[in-house]
Amino acid sequence: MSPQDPRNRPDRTPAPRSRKPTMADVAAKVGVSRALVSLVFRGQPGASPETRERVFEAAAELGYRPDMAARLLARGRSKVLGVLFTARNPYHVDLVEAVYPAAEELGYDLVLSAAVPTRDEHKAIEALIGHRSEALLLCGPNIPEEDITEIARRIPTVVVGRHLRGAPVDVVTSYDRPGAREVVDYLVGLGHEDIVHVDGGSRAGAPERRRAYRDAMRSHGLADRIRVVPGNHTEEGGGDAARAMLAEEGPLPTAVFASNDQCAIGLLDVFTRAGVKVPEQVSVVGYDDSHIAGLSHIDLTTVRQDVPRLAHLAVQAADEQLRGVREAGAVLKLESKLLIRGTSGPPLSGGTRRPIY
Amino acid sequence: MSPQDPRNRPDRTPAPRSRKPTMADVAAKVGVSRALVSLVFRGQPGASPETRERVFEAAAELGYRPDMAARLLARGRSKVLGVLFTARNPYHVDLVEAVYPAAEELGYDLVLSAAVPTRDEHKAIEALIGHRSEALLLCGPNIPEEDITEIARRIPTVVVGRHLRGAPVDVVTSYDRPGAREVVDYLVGLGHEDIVHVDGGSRAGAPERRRAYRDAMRSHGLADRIRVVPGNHTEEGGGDAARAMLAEEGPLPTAVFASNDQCAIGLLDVFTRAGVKVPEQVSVVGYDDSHIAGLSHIDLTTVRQDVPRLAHLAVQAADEQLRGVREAGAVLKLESKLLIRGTSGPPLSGGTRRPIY
DNA sequence: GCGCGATACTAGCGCGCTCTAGTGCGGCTA
DNA sequence: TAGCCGCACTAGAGCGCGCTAGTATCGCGC
Repeated sequence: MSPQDPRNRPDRTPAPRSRKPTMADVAAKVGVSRALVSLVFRGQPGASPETRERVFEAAAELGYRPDMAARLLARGRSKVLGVLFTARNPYHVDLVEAVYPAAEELGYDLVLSAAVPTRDEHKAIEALIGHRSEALLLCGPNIPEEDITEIARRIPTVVVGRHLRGAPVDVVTSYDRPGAREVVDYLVGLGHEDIVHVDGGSRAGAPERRRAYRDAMRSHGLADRIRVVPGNHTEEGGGDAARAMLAEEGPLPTAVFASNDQCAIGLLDVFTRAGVKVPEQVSVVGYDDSHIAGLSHIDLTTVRQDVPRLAHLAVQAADEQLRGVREAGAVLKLESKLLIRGTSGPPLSGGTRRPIY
Repeated sequence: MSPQDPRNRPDRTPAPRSRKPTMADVAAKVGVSRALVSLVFRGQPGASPETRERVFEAAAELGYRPDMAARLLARGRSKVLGVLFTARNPYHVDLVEAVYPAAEELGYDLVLSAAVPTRDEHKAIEALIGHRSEALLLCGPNIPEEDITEIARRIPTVVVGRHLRGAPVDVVTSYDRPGAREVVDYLVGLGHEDIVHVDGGSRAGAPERRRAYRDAMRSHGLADRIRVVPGNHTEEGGGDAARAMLAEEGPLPTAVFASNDQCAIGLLDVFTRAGVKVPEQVSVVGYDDSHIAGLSHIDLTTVRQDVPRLAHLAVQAADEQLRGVREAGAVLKLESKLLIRGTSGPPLSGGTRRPIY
């Protein structure tokens, strides 16, 4: 936090509003010690059933809630996991949804911090650490690997959906190779040969998907058709890539495999606005199966990742690091599978020509 | 928090990982008192420039970060706003994005808590309070008004996007009447008369939109055409409503005005899957202009709310309550406006018949 | 020489909670 | 009666920090 942070203005004393009740208030009301109230609220043995009852009653009457900040401070463990995600990314939102139950199961509380355009990942991560997260779950972080290494040296870290070799973190992700392979197999099986990959630059998971696409193309004897158009993991990135393809000489590819769903949706957007028929003229395939991909107006063929299991493994990995049962560095990979929907189909026989528009 | 909460398991001592450095460590390293380090980190006067420099240096070397929990505890004010949102609702996500910069401007930190299917709003709110939020920003909360009243008596609360008369909260929302009115005016202007409203039940904002729809229809002399189909603010709700309409005897309405975008998207989904052409056979209009509404594959006609201003006003309202400059109870309303996109158009002359499918 | 006000710093309490190391007491056995 | 055990409960330290009320040192004017 910088010194000129407005949070540091020494303005104190908000509206009185009858100070929040504390454990001491409850204890006084019941006529016992604070420690006993603490016991009761933690569900630990050592209090008689009657006392327990009276404590809960008094607490309810006063509207008492345990104060997390104090609890975190006092307790060695905070049992809080910090989750970084990108608000705009629907796949991240799916992940967050799935992390809640997984965390609850292992007794962790969650603090969320969103990376948004006006607030980069570094800031978001600092906020998480500041709020006493014991461990970090980073959903597809885009900051450089060195930075992640730096962070992971301070706090146990689990990265979801991005491959990292060097950093001392656990990695939970899907196998990109079989996923991308399946996409290419499927498209080739439909008769496509001009299969372009719109990549995600250096975004989380993008390099692996790009590599997997290349490998798959090669293994189909389509090495000379390999073509990667730069993009990124946003609608804009996909849109730009689509515009770039439309602006080129020569026919459009018959199929485009995007690095994630948002990118694919950007492609769809620009293609359909330009009058290109999907899937008749161009098949579009995404990656992630975020919840909007399944909406019929989008109806995107994509690669589904097992989000609930991903979330579960991530929380578990964090727990294991925290319990010290092993060093960081585990790499957990899950199967993913192609989900065929409406944006893909066989190529037009006779090849496609870019429409005049 | 319930006593059997697994968080209460008394497992302590996570992996050692060289205890997080504290202010005392920094102070020791520099050879000054803790208090001085505190001063420096809060950017307060009272330390010489050289000392300041040395403190920051030592802190950087040690990887020291101020501990929020302790800071919150020690400081009278936490300057933390708790934000409740529904992870699945893209409009809420837009709001959260917009709240970050607004909060930062006034020096507030944000703690997010998502309501997800496995974790209801009560739980999410308790978590926010537990994490020492000074005030709550509730995005379209669905819990009963009494519960909100109860909460608002404990902690300053601002409700975004839902009208509440009785609760001691500030309300920030858009005028629903002119928005809905504009929708109906527009549809009537295109020649529609059979305009159905798929409502959001008792969801945030839904009753007002329903009422506004009714009023607008009446003022167009279409009182006898008023028809409200029950729905809710999810894709499923919209889908169910669409299925219900398709299953009925008689022609489909020529236009459907949904209570929010997600509901509208559910409608689109089911209609298009059933072969109903949008907008040729049915025009569909949503509400919110969440970011996915603008995607060309959805391209939904909808009512845009001024999200950045909404967010700004909400944070400001919370700040005012906290500073005690006024009692809770303010109602702030913003203009909203119709955004015409591709899912709406004139009705087919000669009326529509439901397709056989 | 003295008081005086800055400036640069420190001591130490308290925030609300958890947890260790107790105390007191009733009932049991020997 | 003494000795012991276990249950119900308490005292008090300490988590990392903010903040009030200081102290020490300097330069300055008179």
